[in-house]
Order: sequence, then C-alpha cells, then structure tokens
Amino acid sequence: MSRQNVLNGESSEYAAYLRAERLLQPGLLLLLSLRPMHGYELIQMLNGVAFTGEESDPATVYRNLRRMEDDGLVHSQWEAGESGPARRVYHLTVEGEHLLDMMAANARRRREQLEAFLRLFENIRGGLITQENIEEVMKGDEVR
Amino acid sequence: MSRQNVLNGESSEYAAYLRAERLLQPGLLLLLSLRPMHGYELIQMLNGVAFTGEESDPATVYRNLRRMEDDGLVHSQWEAGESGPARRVYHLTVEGEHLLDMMAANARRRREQLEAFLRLFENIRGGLITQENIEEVMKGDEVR
DNA sequence: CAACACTAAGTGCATTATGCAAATAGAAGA
DNA sequence: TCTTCTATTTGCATAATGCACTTAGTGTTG
Repeated sequence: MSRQNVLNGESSEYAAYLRAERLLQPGLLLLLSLRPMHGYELIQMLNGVAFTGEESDPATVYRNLRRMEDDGLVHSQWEAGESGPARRVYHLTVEGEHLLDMMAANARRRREQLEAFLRLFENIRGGLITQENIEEVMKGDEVR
Repeated sequence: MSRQNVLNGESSEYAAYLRAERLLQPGLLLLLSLRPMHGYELIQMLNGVAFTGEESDPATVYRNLRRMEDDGLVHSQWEAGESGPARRVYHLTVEGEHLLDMMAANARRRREQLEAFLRLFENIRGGLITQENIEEVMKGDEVR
C-alpha cells in the first residue's frame, strides 16, 4: 500500500497517525501551522515547548518529517541559510492542516481517557468501590 | 539485562513501563488492584471500560500479563473454573502496586502535556499568537 | 451425536517505530 | 588548523503490536 494521499481515502487511512500516542507528529504539524520551519529549528522548538516530555531524537524528527512529506501533509524545499549549511524548509499543506484538526480532536479523546483512568484509580485508592457502583465506575462515571 | 526486579534498581528500570503511552498495562494493573482476575476476564473488563479506546487484542493482553509476571508486577496460578477450561488467575504484587502508583503519576503528567498541546492549538487557531506572546505560549501558558 | 459456539490461553510472523550511534558537510571562531 | 555549531541523513538492533492461527475444554442445538 502506498503512503501517498493518506487523506483521500477512508478514515482508516488516517488511522496510523491518529493512533500515534506521542505528541511528536501533532507537535510538528502544530508548529508548522505557525510558520514554515526547517527540521533543526523544529527540534529546538519542541525541546523548549511544554507538551513534549524528554528531548526529541533528531533522527526520529527528521524521519517523521520525510514520512509526512511522503504522505502529503507537509511540503519542503531547500533553502540556503545566510549562515551554516542549507536547510530543508517545511511548510504545512492543506491536508496537513486537516489532519492537525483531527489530531487535536483525538488529543481531546485521549485526555478524556486519561481522566477516566485517573478517576477510576482514585476511586479505587479511596476505597469508594463497592459491589453496587462497580458497574458505573467502570464506565468512567464519577462516584456519587 | 534480565527482566527480573524492575523495581529494585534505579528509576531507569521503570522507564519502559512509564514510557508506555497506551493505557493497557496501567489498566491491567488497575483492574487487578480491584481483585484477582484471569486474562479473559481482564479483556472483557477492558473492553467495557471507558479509558480504553478500541478493543484490546487478546494476544497483546496475554503477552503483557506474562511479561509483567516476569517483571514481578503480578503473580499467577492455574485455577480450574467450575466451567470451561482452566484459567490462569493473576493477582497484583506489592511491586505492581507501587508501579501502578507511578503510572498514575505519569498519567497526570501526560494529561498536562495534552492540555498544553490543546491550549497551544486553540491559541494558534484562535489567532492569539503574536510576536510578543509567542515565547510564553510555547511554554504552555495561557494567553492573557 | 455431530457440529457449532463459547471460554481460555497461547504461538508465529510480518510490520512498524524508536533510540543510539555514526557519517556527511558547510560555516564560523579560537 | 582544529574545533564547534548548524543541519540532515543512514544503518542497525530492539521492542511492541496486529492479525491469523492453533490448542483445548465445555456446553448447546439441530
């Protein structure tokens, strides 16, 4: 299966990106939605930003950018910087913008899942689980 | 390096579990903190619970349980059910309980990262990003 | 009673993604 | 000149997952 045109098929084509648990790919698209940037700059931005945990591995970042370009989410062109070696400057495509929106929706879902997990964790730790409320608690409801 | 005693070394030994983005392993430990269960039951519980996305693959669940046993987080013994084939019943160990606590702390950190990402996303989408506030926004602060 | 479905656990294999190390290379400064 | 910083890329081992399949006990239905 080709990696081209991930956004032009059924929703299953998005799946690989939306299944991604790390915020690396969403973060890259988000930063690129601000303005075009090259990989090295993106890495520095990511390391200064609050939503990434540890430092990003450059190899992973560069590889993800290339894959995203294969998938039509970003587009790149070489630019000679005023200093240092040439840089490959990436900018977001319309498809990438759409996927970013979906990633944000996905992030909201994952936030809710985390909250459901933490609620259940705290209810169990707090000893609030009984035979009666175990069913509702499992569904993620608040213990009354 | 052995998989034994993940909890008896430095914090780097925990890393593999705490880096896990899926809530599968935390979910298994959390359910087992409620009462001992066998794999098949855990799978059904996970599929009915709010914090797991899609259905869990049985192979992945069983393999994770075995690995967790290797790592001393759970312990199992065969039990002949009153009907059907024999089941391997897992229960949480003290080490598993400790790791569960750490996973919860980790889940809170990841929730905060998701929130930082979504905040930035909404600020950019809302056009609230200027040359002046871009620095603070990057650090995850609220736009004033 | 034969076929089927459900319970329960496990194996095999291909695919995918990551982390780490290292290679390449331009440019600026000591 | 040697080193350091900027900038991108490749190679390789490892790890985890998804899917398909196997094994096997038990109950049900035609």
